[in-house]
Amino acid sequence: MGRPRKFDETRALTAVMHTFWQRGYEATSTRDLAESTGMGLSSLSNAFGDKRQLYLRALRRYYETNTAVQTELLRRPGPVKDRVRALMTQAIDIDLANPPSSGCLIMNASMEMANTDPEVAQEVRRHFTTVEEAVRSALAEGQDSGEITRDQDAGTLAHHVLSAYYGLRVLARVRPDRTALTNVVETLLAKL
Amino acid sequence: MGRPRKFDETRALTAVMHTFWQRGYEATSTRDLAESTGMGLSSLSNAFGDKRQLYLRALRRYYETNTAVQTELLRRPGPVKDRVRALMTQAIDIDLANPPSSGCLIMNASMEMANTDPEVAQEVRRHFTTVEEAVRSALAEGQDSGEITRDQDAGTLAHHVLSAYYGLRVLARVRPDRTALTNVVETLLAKL
DNA sequence: GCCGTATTGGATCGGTCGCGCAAAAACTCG
DNA sequence: CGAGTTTTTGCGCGACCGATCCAATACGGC
Repeated sequence: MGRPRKFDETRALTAVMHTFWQRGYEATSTRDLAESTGMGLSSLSNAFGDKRQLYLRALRRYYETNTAVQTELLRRPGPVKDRVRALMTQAIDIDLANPPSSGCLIMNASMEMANTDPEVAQEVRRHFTTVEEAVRSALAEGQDSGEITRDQDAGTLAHHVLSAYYGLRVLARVRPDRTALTNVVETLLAKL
Repeated sequence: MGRPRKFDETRALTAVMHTFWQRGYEATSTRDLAESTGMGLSSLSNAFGDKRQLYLRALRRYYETNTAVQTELLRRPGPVKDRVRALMTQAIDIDLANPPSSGCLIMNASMEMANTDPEVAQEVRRHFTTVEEAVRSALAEGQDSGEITRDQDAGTLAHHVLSAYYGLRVLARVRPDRTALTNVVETLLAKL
């Protein structure tokens, strides 16, 4: 009962996500969010709470979409190195898209908010942990099949791959040179 | 001539740098800057210009201090791997300091501002280019002396090291686990 | 000792911020 | 059709934002 909602909750949260993604938390006003969703200010706060709650919901929406894609790439069948390469290449494609994207929302959140907002920090950690576990699992599988070196255990190797992965995305923001970024990926894979 | 300044320009800019470093650009108000420098709002804008100019000055101050330390570590005498390790270890020490620091100001700037402010983007690129060249130069020296593999040329290898370096600093923000971070460093060095 | 000059502290400007209130609107159920 | 419930709409509140203005101040040069 009650007046029916005019908006789709998932679509609204997706719009909110993209706005926060593009501008960051502080630079986004509640009026920006109202405009990008097509909703009124009161409808937004009535449905989702205040600005900070909206941000947390946007992070969770990102988790359900983009983070899920990353882990899915790592679980596909086929050679493990191809999966890691797919993860890296997909990130390069996103970071070098036209018009230029704003990188990884979670990385942005970790820089802007994670050291001042414990709930954001926890949400950020959740993403990183999920990706880390997917990488570790894939590498362990590769070690079993002999594709991946056993010089280090899968956990250590996963940290190594993750640092290259996130470093790659930092570099992509600063110097969008696809050739150089691809070289980084191949250099990493050659040493696994 | 005129009334003498009560503040030291370098000290003021250092205070401004630390405030922006800790809170980011958008979350820092001009009144925050006035408080952290001990100056009045008028004195700040009279001496340095508006908030954005202050931010750019803070980035340049960071370049003269922190970035300079990084390149200096890479130019020291001794084994090249020890220099790279020193660079990485110093970053870990900073990122895991108590009270927890806010990582690398330039990385923060690249996430928050570099895609909307061309001047900030240029300043950010300047830092990255400087560090990259210092790493490349050190690795080339190591290749000459036989310390470093010649599987790839020094430029490609430098990108590889840089991605691990910045990825390390991303991970340090999210999971301040010194053992894991140190393992990443050693895993990288072992493959050079 | 007075004048020109640069800096200082304090007040204040118009604008925007996040958030909330009150009334109209649109549905379900009795 | 009317009562109850939820969302929408429009407006406005107090606070804070970045930036500027202005008078008071403190120096060097004459």
